Formats: sequence, structure tokens, C-alpha cells
Amino acid sequence: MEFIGSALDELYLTQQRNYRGRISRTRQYNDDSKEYKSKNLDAERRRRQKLSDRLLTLRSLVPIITNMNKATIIEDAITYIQELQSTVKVLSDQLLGMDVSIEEEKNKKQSDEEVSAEETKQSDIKEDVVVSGIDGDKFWVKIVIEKRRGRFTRLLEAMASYGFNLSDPSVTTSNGAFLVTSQVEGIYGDSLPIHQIRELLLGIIRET
Amino acid sequence: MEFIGSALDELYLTQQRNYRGRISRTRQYNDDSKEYKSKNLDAERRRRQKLSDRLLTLRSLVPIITNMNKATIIEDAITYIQELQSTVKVLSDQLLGMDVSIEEEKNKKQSDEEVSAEETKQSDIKEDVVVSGIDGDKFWVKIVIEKRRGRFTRLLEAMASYGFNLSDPSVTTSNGAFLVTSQVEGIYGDSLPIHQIRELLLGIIRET
DNA sequence: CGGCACACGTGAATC
DNA sequence: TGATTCACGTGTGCC
Repeated sequence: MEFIGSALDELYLTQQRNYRGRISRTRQYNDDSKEYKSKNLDAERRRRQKLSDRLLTLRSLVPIITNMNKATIIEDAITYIQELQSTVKVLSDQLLGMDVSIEEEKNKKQSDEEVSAEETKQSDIKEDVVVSGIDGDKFWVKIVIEKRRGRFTRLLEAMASYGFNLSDPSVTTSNGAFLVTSQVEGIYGDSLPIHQIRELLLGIIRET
Repeated sequence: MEFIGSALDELYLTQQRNYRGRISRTRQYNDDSKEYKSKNLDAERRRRQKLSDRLLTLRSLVPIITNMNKATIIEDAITYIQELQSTVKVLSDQLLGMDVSIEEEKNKKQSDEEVSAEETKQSDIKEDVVVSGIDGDKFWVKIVIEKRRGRFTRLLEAMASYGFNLSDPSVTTSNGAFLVTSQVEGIYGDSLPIHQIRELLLGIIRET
């Protein structure tokens, strides 16, 4: 609330920041007057900038970004890590499960669930469609839908008919749900707003 | 510009009040009262705690922790995400049957018990079809084919028309190849020999 | 104008 | 002790 000694160096506090930008400089020592110096001012500055840089690089690693917010960056990173972990689990299960089911009796009940569960699952799936722009006409989509027979094929057909061009898609099914994650580019050769794309996808899903 | 100390505020606050600095903008007056000021104090507090919570949950996801530091938490998360991404890539490559130079220092157990694998060359996409029985009329298929536009859809259609009933399929694309892994059951209501199923699948692939 | 998000400088705490 | 990390309240833009 108050600046003690600093008195808000009106003169030498040439503070210029754009939004989310950095400050230029603040001078402390000088003049005849007393010094309002803090010991760890520079150290604290470096610490802040370092943390900010780490956050930036973290954001660059996460493909799905909902907001530039400091908190949401971490939130997205959390969900992305969880997705990656589950992907690793599915992949290694499939890699190890190519032989007979000898091992997975105890450490993994996954085989039993997959075989027995099948189509008798109750539909507790919460559908979800997330669209986030990457750059230009590239997008990242994540679709969670209830697994129904032939639905994935129809979904792909519908998306193709609407001009969606999927690159490197990944599809997994788990607990009676489809999870489709993919990069998409070139919708009608031009970029639509994110929310319109999402609405379009929702419509497609609704029809399939 | 501020010293605080929670409870100490009220003591020191008043005596610092008299120190008057000119600020261009709004001044939080009511100095006469003993009440301190700041409007978004609570909001800022919630924001800080929220971010701290997110950071904590992020740290809980990362298995390796070098330090409890705020910056190192993010740093560890960054390296962990990179590890996960490369792990996913290695696993899908192994599922695709592509021999990559294993330079990994991964602590993960890598079972190289890749099945029969009658692949021929490695310069291009190695088409591969592996069928292994599970029990009864259930079996496990792994299909690696060259990625062409719309081919996966046609493949699924053809398989469906032949009575293949896929359960929990997983599809990934990498390096211009499709990898389809799935459990299949109930071909024509009765079990065919494994090699005949494989021949049937090869024929389907050849036509798509 | 208010909510929101951020960078800032500072005192305290830890090693 | 000094170096380093943290929480805090505030000023200040941006919707």
C-alpha cells in the first residue's frame, strides 16, 4: 500500500510494460537521497523470470491449450500428462498382450474387462469435444463419445465429407467410450472460428 | 513497495500511512479509519492459492522430483512430458514393427518378443498381418498397412462386411503407416483357422 | 467501473 | 552469515 522509502521513484522508474510484457528497468541507487535498496531485488527478478520461462516452455510442450493463463497452463499440462500416461499404458498393454494372456491375471485385470465388458456397459460416458487452434488452419481436436457399433467409421466418414483432414490420429477405446485425438488441418481451405468447428463436430457426432 | 506480515500490518500500517507518495491514479484514502485498503486482495489471494494448488497436483503426477522448488517442479514436469512423448513414440514404433535404434536408457522393461514378423524390407512400409487366437472365436489382430487416404475407413467397412466384429480397436498412424490393433470375435459365428483368417484379412487389405 | 491477471518490491524463512 | 525461495499486498493494464 505504501512505498516506504522508495517513494515510487517517479523519475527513474521508467516502467514500461506492454500486456504480459516485461518491465524495462528500475533504478534504485542514486542521487543524494537515501537508498531504498533491497538486497535480493535482482535475485528475485531473476527468479521470477526463470519461473516464467519455465512456464512458457511447459506451455510449448502441451498441444491442447485452453488459455494463456498461468494457472490454466499448469492445468492443461496436468490433463496432458494424464492423457500421455494412459496412452503409454494402453500401448504397453497391447505390446505385451500380443501373446497369450498369461501374465495379466493379477497386475492387470485389463484383459478380463476388455473381453467381458464389451457392449454391456452402461452409458455413463460423458461426451466431450475440445477444439484448440494450433496455428493457421491447423487444429487440435479431442473427441470423447460413447462407443457404438460402427460409429467410429461413420464419424470418420462424416468428418471427411465435411472436409476435415486428419493427420496422425490416435483412437482408443476404453470402458465403452471412444477417445479420438488428432490434429486437423485445412477445413474448407480456410480457417473457421474455433467454436464453430466445435459446433460442427458436435453436429456430426449427434448424427452418427 | 510493501512490507507485510499479516498481523503486523495493523500496527505498522498506521504509521506508514502518513508517508505520502504521489500516485497518479486512484488513491485508496479513508486514512482516517484504521481500515487498510486494497480491493482485490482476496481475489489475489485466491488466485495465488489456486496456482499453488495446481502446482502441487502437477508435482504429484511427476514421478521424479529433484526439488520441491516452484521452478524445478515445472522443470521436472517438462522433462517428464518429454520422456512420456518419446516413450509413446518408441512404443508405437515397436508396435509398428519398425526397428529403431534402441538407445534408450529407459527403465521400462522392453520385451522384444515381437511375434513371428514375416516382414521383408525396411526401406518402405512393411505390411504386416498378425493373427493370434485368444480363446474360442476370439482372437487378436495386428495390421500394419501403408497409410492412404480413406483407406482405414474402407478397411473397417470391408472387415465389417466380412463379419469381423472389432472390440476396443486402437488405431495409430506413424511414419506413413497405419497400425490397427484390435480384438476380433465371431466371424461367421464360428471359428475359422487362424491362417485362414489371416489370408482373409490379407485379401481384404489387398482390395482396399 | 469492476473483475481479473500479472509483475513488482519487500520481509521472513530456510539452508 | 549470505544466498535463495516464498507469500504477501499493491499498482496497473485489459476485458
